[in-house]
Amino acid sequence: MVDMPVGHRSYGQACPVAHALDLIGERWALLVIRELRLGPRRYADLQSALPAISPSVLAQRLRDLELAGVVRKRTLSAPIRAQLYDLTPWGADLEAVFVALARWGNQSPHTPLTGELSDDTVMLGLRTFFRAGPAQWNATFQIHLEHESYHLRVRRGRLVELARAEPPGPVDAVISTSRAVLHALLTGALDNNSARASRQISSTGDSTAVDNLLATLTRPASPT
Amino acid sequence: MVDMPVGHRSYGQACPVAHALDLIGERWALLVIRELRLGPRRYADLQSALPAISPSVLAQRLRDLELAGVVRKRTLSAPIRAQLYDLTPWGADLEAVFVALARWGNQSPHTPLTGELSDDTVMLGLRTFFRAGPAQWNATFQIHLEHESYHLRVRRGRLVELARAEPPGPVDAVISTSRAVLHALLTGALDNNSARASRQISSTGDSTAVDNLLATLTRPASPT
DNA sequence: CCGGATCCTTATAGATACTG
DNA sequence: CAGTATCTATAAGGATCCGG
Repeated sequence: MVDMPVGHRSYGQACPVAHALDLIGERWALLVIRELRLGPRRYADLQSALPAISPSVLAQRLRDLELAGVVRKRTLSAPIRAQLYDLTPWGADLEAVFVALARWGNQSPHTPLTGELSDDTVMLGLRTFFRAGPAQWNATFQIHLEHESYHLRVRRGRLVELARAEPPGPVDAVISTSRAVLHALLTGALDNNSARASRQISSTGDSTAVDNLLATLTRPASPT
Repeated sequence: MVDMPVGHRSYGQACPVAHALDLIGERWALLVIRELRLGPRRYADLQSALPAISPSVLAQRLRDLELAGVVRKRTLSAPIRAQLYDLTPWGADLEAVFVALARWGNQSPHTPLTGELSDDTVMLGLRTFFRAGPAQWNATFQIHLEHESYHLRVRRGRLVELARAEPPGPVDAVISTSRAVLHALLTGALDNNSARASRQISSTGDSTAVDNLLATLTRPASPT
């Protein structure tokens, strides 16, 4: 096993769970990684997404996660010269852990959840709770929320991409709505027909594709 | 949302992942829960399974997890009068999180893992990496390792129960082996034919059932 | 500005001893 | 056996500062 950075506590067990927690179990670590699930971010982006983390802890976590091989730091070439953090392929494999944690957290008896709710959180809810559709369904979307825009790609009924980005090419439909409305759809507090009827969701492009997408989101239970 | 215990830090985000980490994200919490995955334990059992945890931290975690609704504390009636900790149904739902974490940890570039390796860890590896067999396969087993005995039940090709226990009734086969041998089988360092040939695994009862079980364990990759 | 480093204070974890 | 009490060592939280 590769040595841990000095000064790092390890659980000292030859158990894959303990090992995983040695790498990503410290306070804030998984939330930093979570911020990178929808695409690369800069240091300042992470700070504003996680206002309660202190700069020293954020810097420490990024260093540790980079050393662990979960996060990668890139410096964009001139004239941009910005530093970006993103997930390594192995870091992106934490997706299954996030899905399991989110589904479990959603079953919590301590609901409803309170606190900050960001555009990213709602979109990640969409990713976590997206249900596969018919195998012949292929579509691309752009979704605009208040502060961010996202690109979705559905292939064979499955959500194969969801990232913070302007679409690389033409999309089948562009959807504009608010964080609150999308959140209400995901939690089941609102159904897609009434949302569209009351013009809380607007779209341009292939409206059948939009209907299909909204249909996979409406749920019986109540995620967040 | 139900109030957190006073003095408890919360991430303060309305995100199911952040909420889950508020409840089970503190140091040692998931490892304490892990020790309960194979059945109830007493305080002293937990201490010896996690020798590096201090008594005050263990007591604190048990209190917090009980308050969170993940762990339950029971006092056995007279004349036993022992106190047992076990998982609530919702706590047991963390199974999916453990499986995801264990699979991720196993793909770590920092392997091979070093440190303590307990009977429980190896048996949990069996649970994590058990591959479903034919739907008509039903069987029960008892497995003896060095220090513990376990009860397994396979129904319709799936592992529906694996707990630290003497079997409640007759089993199809009783298997005796060592932690090291079972671990080697799971990691692929040893194959079941040579293990049985060299008598590192012995069994009584239905030997076809034993063959079927060992066949699901032998793997191409290398878990721990 | 952005990307941190530094300093100081507070909260938690770790170690050891001890008690109902 | 099942913890609590006490003390020390680290890590996190918060404010400020600094170099590119």
